Amino acid sequence: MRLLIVDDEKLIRDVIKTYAETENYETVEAENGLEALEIVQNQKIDLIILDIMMPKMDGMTFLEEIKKTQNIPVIILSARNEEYDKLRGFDLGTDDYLTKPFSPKELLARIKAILKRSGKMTPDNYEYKGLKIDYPGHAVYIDGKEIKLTLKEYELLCYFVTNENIALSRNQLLNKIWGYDFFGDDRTIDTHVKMLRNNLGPYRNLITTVRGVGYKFVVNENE
Amino acid sequence: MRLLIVDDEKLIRDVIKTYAETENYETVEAENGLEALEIVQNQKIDLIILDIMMPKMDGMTFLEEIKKTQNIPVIILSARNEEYDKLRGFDLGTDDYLTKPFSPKELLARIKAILKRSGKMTPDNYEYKGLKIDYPGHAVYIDGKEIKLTLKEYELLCYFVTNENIALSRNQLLNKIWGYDFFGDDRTIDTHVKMLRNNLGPYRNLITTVRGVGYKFVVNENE
DNA sequence: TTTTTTTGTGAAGTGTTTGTGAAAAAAAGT
DNA sequence: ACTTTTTTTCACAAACACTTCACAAAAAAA
Repeated sequence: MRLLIVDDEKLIRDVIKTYAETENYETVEAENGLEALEIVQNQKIDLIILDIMMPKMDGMTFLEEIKKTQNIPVIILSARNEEYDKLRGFDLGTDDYLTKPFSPKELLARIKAILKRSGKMTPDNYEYKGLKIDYPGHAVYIDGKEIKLTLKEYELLCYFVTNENIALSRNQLLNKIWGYDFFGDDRTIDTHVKMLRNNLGPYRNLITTVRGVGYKFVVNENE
Repeated sequence: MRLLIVDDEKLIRDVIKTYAETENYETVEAENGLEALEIVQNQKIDLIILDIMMPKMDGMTFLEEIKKTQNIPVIILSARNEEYDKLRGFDLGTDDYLTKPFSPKELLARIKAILKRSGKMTPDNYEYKGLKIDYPGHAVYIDGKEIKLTLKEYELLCYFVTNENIALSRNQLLNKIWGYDFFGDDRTIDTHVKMLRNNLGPYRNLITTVRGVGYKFVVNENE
């Protein structure tokens, strides 16, 4: 769960970051709208905490840009005396706002609420037939018995599971799991898929290969 | 274990009651805040499941009343579109909330989690097999014999046992035990884990390493 | 069928992470 | 001030994970 914190004051960013980390959210920071825009376009961000008043590109402009292409929930921070006209056209359904000064606890409550509402709250485990993933424990079980996966295998499985029945290209997998700064070979994935399949034993065929594209985690919706 | 269910809709109370009873929780019901208040004052209640929107005395008012004198954990139920302002002042540490409609399974999971969490906040000792922690006494016993731990080792152990079966990253451990203002080396943890393991003797393998992440305190749930 | 492309896989090489003993630094006790 | 204990850092070995490569197998194209 990655939060993007956009505020020109480092102090505020730090406070938010600190509290967010107690809840195990990853955080990314940006000082202004331009910086934020670049981050949003290149990274997977689940929620944005946005100060309206900022230099370079202000929050509202940034917001308009973002909403054109993506649907990331936003929590808007604004000073108490700010013009509320500016808050016009901001989507109360997915977004929320908070006036400064705010209590960190309240912010956390909002974050939780929004993530839950947008269905992005990671449930703490996944289960399909005898395959079970315990996210907090970083553990995977097959028919009740734990199987040892390496980090990459685990991450791969998690990503597959959260994208059931969707064909994932090697590039996509590389970007999401290895990071956009990985410049290695595509085929590395094949090897990891091989290992993962081996470790999945009876469930190895849940991972199907999509020729010319990549792989797909297939589960039978009915029953 | 007694749960108080506060909701004006009998149907919802019944559903919750039914599910709660499958887990062998006793249940008490109240239709509104006033009724609930009386029950709380006269009976031992371990957890309250509270609908925010109710006639007579609404959930928030009731909550404020309760929190003045008692520290019973609360799970708050609220409709999806309710104003989040109302959630102000609700204690993220002990409480939780859920938006309607919710799955009974999820509610049960929350109940379990909260009871476990709050059950751990009060008791003054921890015990698993022959490993015992006496919190007030800052002492740890193995098979009845005290083992001497340094402060950091003790804190580390405490943090591990309050997070059983959860993989803890080095950063998390650093933040929680050393504090956010520690800018030293990650690997310091490794050394402390090493020493803690040594001191735990026969229980040294309760601390497993989660490669690429950190460490995990593993206990067998069953038995 | 033959050729080409793509994927599966074993194995080797490379790099990273962790365990550990010991030294250095810091804190506490005397 | 000196000793003792605790905490942190460091260095190196060992274990493990990751990547690459080469070739086999399979699928698609010609």
